Amino acid sequence: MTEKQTEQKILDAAREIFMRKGMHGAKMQEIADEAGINKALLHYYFRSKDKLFDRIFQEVFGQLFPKLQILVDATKSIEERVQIFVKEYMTVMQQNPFLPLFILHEIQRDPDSLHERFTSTGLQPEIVMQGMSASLDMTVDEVKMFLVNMLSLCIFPFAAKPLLSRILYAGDDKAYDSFLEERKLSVPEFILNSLKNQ
Amino acid sequence: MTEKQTEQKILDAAREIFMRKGMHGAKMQEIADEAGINKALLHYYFRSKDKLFDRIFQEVFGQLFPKLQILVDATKSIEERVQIFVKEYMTVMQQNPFLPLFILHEIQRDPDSLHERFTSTGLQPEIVMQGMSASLDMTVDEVKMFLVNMLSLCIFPFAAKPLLSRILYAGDDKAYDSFLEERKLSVPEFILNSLKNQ
DNA sequence: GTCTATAAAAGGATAGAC
DNA sequence: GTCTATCCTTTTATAGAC
Repeated sequence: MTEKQTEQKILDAAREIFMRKGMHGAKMQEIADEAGINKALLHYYFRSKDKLFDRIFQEVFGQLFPKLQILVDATKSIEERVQIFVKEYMTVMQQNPFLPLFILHEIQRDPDSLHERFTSTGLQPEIVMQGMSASLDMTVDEVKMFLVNMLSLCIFPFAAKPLLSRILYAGDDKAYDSFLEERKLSVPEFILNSLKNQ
Repeated sequence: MTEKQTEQKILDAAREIFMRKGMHGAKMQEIADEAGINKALLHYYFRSKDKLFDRIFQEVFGQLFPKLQILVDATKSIEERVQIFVKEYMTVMQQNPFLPLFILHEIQRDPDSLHERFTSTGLQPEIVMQGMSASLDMTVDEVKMFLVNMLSLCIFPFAAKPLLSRILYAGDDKAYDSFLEERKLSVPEFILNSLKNQ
């Protein structure tokens, strides 16, 4: 009867370990330990490491990609949309420090799996791009440059945290966290400013 | 007498495989195959996977970090320095598509090893930061924001290539490569523009 | 220096008892 | 549903012949 409990414990543990170490770096034993159970039970619930990993990746990816919809919401001004998007995106990553690198690394490891991921979110990249073009009043090329700039500025500082906190703050993670918090405001300014002056 | 030849073949193969798959994803067998030798010889030259990996990582990291020096070169204008830095940085990554994610992932896997990496390049992060502050005529805080913005805009589009080429160009890698080429010019504009209008 | 063969260890997966 | 014990494969590492 503790079915849901155990399944949830496994999923929590797997998310933690997979995100930290990636598919290959993570070991079933470690996930079992983290969940407070043994390896056999992992297989009982999820048959194989591959299947367990798939489940986690899908969950994690689905949490981030759909946020692009914020940028299509025509009821808000462009300024507002950018501010909200940046803030929400960065907040998710503050709460899941390993998320960005996990996604990037695993997509590189197995790019072919991406297609199913997209369809499982119910969002088509092409449609989202067109929606942004129309609602931001930009050409499609401008949208692409704009989008990549914004994602770069939001995501990279988290992906590179272990490196940058060392370079910029001599390894003081707390100081680097403040720096990131500050960026929630400065990044939208930076982006919107560049839209005006081009 | 083929000593140097073989060692070099191993290093080339190891760089290739490690960069593509990371420490855990790479297998000694695969590296041996790529080098056209057998596993035993790998161990003869480098004793263990760990030691071989260390050697590669040090090499690769040492190739990128010192480029920050470009930004300290006071004989050039700020505009020039940014243009040169962005172009050189992005060119290195065009030639080594797996480089950015490799470095970010492995630093996260073992952040403690970073200290030796820095010292082995002979560059101290603190000194570089101060040099930039003086020669760019910014406060240290401004330098940090500026530097992270620039690195984000240069590196992330490469790290996320498999994802972004799918979102932006329906998986057409050639089209995405053109997009990246275009950014060698647009990124410096973007950055310099924001410095003026703040 | 380079190879074949093999040891030794780790890790994923299953059988079977409870 | 959960555990212990065990199997099987993969992978790292070494021994020893050439």
